[in-house]
Amino acid sequence: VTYTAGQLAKRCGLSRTALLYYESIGLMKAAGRSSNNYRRYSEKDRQRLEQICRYRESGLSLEDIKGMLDRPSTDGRSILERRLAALNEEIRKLRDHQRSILSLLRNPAAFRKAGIMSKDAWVALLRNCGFSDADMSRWHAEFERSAPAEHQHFLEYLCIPEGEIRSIRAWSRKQLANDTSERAAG
Amino acid sequence: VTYTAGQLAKRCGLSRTALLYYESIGLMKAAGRSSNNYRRYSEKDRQRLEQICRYRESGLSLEDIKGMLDRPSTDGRSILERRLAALNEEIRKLRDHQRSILSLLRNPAAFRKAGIMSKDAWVALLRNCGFSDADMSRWHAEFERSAPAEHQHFLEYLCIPEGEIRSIRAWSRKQLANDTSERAAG
DNA sequence: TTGCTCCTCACGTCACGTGAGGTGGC
DNA sequence: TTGCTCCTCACGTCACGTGAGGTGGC
Repeated sequence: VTYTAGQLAKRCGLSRTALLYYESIGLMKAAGRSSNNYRRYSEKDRQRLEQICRYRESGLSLEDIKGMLDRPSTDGRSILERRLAALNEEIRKLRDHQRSILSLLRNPAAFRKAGIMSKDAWVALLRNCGFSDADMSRWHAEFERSAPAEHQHFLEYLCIPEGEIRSIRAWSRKQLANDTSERAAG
Repeated sequence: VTYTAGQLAKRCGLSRTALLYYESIGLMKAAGRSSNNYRRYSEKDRQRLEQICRYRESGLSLEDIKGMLDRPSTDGRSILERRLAALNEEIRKLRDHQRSILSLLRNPAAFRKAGIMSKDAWVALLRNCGFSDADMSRWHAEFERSAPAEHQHFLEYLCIPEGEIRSIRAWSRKQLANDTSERAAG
């Protein structure tokens, strides 16, 4: 079985122009041409394109994908991990943008509209479930102890400003120390 | 007081080329030129540029910013709210990319490296704090009742697949119904 | 003279989308 | 003939960054 450019693109869920663009940068190449100069893609070409699409779903650059497919020596794992870290950074920036917009709007109704969890809403939620202040402080301390980076991440998720995050985390670490010394004393 | 292009750019924390680019698209205009053809920016120009920078921190397009500054009739609030919604969509896409990478890596160690909170890590954290299964289910039910959109958001934050999120939320709603009828019966 | 800033084009970026202008098979 | 796909350029996108080539004041 062979495919024309349009057929293959459709099967893999991308546009014909995207496929031609991949050819222009040397990422895809049709197995051959038919007599009327139409590109003819083979089954092997289709498999390569599907692999490309899988990588694209991770938001990898076409340059990186080219490297992973054409040079078996490249360390795919480290490329993926770098991309993962970059994604975290991008998400952090977008959250900063959200925070900035919210401060421009200064409108509590905007929170609901955006589907963003605010600190106050979060605390109210826990309180409604019957969690006491002591429960919450224990929870912060445990979070900080077992997964400090994720604790930071979570506080950012709640759109809490940098300075307040720092003081919350410092306070959490102190709680933990108190807890430990009390246990030792008791 | 007046500024040259370089001086004004530095004061506002952007590059000279960025400032010149703003001029090329009609967003900024120097108050005048000095005898040697250098741009001369006034205090008013500086205020406008600072306003531009404030909007830029929200990730608004220069086109939108131009509209907000030059046409007082434009509804700034709705532009900001649209941007807020778009940011949520972008973040969702980036999270999809992360999920895709994680499935490629299939490596639990990658979670820690990336600073991502996984479902399992989250549950373990709560359990370490002494929260029981009953506490957690009550919490899900309450979350779903009081803020369904934010509940969805939070589950996405934990990088849980779409299908599982749906079933968790459906289950949460059922819990709530049971709770209510039990109270009515008791 | 060396270093600094300033000026004006013009081209590159990334992953395509969108014509323009033309061909080929049903 | 109408509609469809295919072909090959070439230009546009967004917010700049990076030279190239030249000027002006200390």
